[in-house]
Amino acid sequence: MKEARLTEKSNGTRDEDRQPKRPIRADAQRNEDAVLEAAKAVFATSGVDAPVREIAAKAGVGLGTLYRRFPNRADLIAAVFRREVDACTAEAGALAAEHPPGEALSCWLKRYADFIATKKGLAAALHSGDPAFETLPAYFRANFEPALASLLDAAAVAGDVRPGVAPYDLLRAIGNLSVASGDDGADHAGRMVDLLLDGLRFGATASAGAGDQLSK
Amino acid sequence: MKEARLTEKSNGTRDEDRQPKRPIRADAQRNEDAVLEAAKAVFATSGVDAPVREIAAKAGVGLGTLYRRFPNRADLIAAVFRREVDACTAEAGALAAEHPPGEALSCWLKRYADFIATKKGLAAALHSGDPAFETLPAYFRANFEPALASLLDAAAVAGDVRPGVAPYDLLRAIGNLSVASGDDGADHAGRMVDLLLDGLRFGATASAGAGDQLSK
DNA sequence: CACATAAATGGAACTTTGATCCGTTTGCTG
DNA sequence: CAGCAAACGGATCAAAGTTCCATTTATGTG
Repeated sequence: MKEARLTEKSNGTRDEDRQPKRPIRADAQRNEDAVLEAAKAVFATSGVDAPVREIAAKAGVGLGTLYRRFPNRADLIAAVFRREVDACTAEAGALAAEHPPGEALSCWLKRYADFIATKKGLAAALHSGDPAFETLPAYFRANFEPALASLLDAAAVAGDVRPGVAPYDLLRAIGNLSVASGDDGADHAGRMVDLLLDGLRFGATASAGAGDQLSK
Repeated sequence: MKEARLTEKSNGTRDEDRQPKRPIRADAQRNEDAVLEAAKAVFATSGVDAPVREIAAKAGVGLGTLYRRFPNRADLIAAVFRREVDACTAEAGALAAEHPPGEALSCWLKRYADFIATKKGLAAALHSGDPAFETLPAYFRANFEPALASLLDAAAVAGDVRPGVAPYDLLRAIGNLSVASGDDGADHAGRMVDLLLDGLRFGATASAGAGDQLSK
């Protein structure tokens, strides 16, 4: 009995893509969604150290249900993180479809800055060495880099921003800006990101190159 | 009875400078030292989340004794931090007395980099909003800046390093270098700090100025 | 030196919270 | 509809933070 749970645990929290025998029960899926939703809300309110009981209660499920799917807190945090990454990258496509390239880019970068800003407590957990977090940086990059690349290319082609900016540099730069100096962080980060966006627009019609100063 | 403890608690952890009636008992001082020493060791081994019981046991005191002086974990962490800041700054004077200025400076900067490197877990706690940590940044700067300034001035006067380098800029630069990229951090940080030191030596006999590039 | 007293002590006990276990319920399939 | 494995929930255990207080002890005094 124990072995069954252990082997099942080894796949992290990506249960959506395997139906070898039973295709995953509907109520189980429903509860998993409820838990993730509740966890997101509770983490935002009380931080990632909030009691698991609180999350289970808010989701309307029992403790056992929660622990069945997320054997420990780190798994739950990681799952919420992935879900938020997904939500944020999904918006890139939506924005691209509804706005002109330059506007879509700047909207999404602000959305991304917000995403980072809510990850204060999580950033600490990320470096805790917990194995559940090991794959998160790769997941982060694998999702955000293409999303931004597509927006960036479109905006560059449209002449809204300079070409030659490496998506990952921009992601890191905004990430650092949005995290640094936790005191007046909110305003400060906002101003710095605006500045960065203006910088992107600056060389739009003029010469290319010099985009690597963002990586410093 | 309760009130007495509460009012006493309000002064944080600076008990050394008040003897209104009884001058602080010797055994109490001894125990406080033992606790701080044990806490430093345990924090280094098991991180700042190590059980309080473990620290009390290592210090050879009861839980009550520990909690009497440090009402919660944050107070204890802050006290250990201050003590380590004191130890590090104290070494600046010692090094200055025993080595030529340039050597004293580079030795101490490496010592400082080590200090920072052991503060990985603490850095996260620093931004937790706990009131016990509020005064730490000021304490940090108030102690390190003069210590470094004195070493830096002496080295500049001796012609070992360029003049015009702001102590705080250097502290921040090394701090950032020693914290960034938690993967291969140890080696990477070491190399970067060496680089920075070479940079300091570069303009020693040549022209001054340009020292502000460190603040970027 | 013996005494009085307030400070200091230690650890039992209480609380909170993470994690496990298992009897019961429920959705799925044939 | 019947059988079964999956899913459920919450009682329960365990670990860790925090409080409390009866007892001990250092310190100043007569």
